[in-house]
Amino acid sequence: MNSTCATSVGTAEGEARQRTLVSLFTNKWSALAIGELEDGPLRFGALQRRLRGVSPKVLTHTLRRLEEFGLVNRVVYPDIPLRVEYSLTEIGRGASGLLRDLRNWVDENMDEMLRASDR
Amino acid sequence: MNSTCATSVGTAEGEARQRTLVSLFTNKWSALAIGELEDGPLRFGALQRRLRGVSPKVLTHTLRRLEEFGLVNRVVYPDIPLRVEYSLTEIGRGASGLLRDLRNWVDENMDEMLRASDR
DNA sequence: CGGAATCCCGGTGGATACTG
DNA sequence: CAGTATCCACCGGGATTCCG
Repeated sequence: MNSTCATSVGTAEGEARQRTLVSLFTNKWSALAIGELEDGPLRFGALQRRLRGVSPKVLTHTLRRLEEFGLVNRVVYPDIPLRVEYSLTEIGRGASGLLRDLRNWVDENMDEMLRASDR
Repeated sequence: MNSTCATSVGTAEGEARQRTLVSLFTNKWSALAIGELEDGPLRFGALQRRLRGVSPKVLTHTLRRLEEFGLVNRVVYPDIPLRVEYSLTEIGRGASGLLRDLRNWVDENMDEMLRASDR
């Protein structure tokens, strides 16, 4: 069923890679960081302030991972003091749209799901 | 915690609840289990066989969680030996559609993302 | 057969202090 | 300011065994 390309959603490694990629924005902060960047570039500090509760280590790791897979750009301005700006790439914007869909769906069905979990 | 609908991605508890709900199908097996149930009800054993590599404990936990939030039905037939069937609820089918979108998007952009991560 | 109980491990995420 | 370096807590997940 697989071979040449896309819909390789049946194979073992295919699943694994999908999980890897999907886990890119399911690890607590990635999706939120992408969301924050939707309106434009942000500096590290600004990002950290908006995502209240994230430690520098984790935020760094999150952003580096997103950068690694081409979802965000990281630009360093050698100013004093240092300035680093993060922004969405083209594909990152695509992901952000998808994440918005996810959030919207959750929003719409949140009540029903929480009601179910309450019983 | 009002939430002006869709883009209520700014509040603290809103984020938390969304994460909770989103994490429902991002924890490695939930999405795959839902995917397997798309074609119809399955027994515990069948499900475990299809999702090769999942331990009974984890599968149980996964299914219970999905059931708790109203995404799957769990029906026990008091046969001997015991028989338990899992199936998607209405809202679970909605989730499965969403997950398919996610998988499709990842499929389409997988190459580009992996290429980026390769440099 | 469908789990529950137990033990274990690795990774993610967090707090804090420190550096270029 | 933008991180790095530690250290640590907490699950998710896995393997195995036992129970109704």
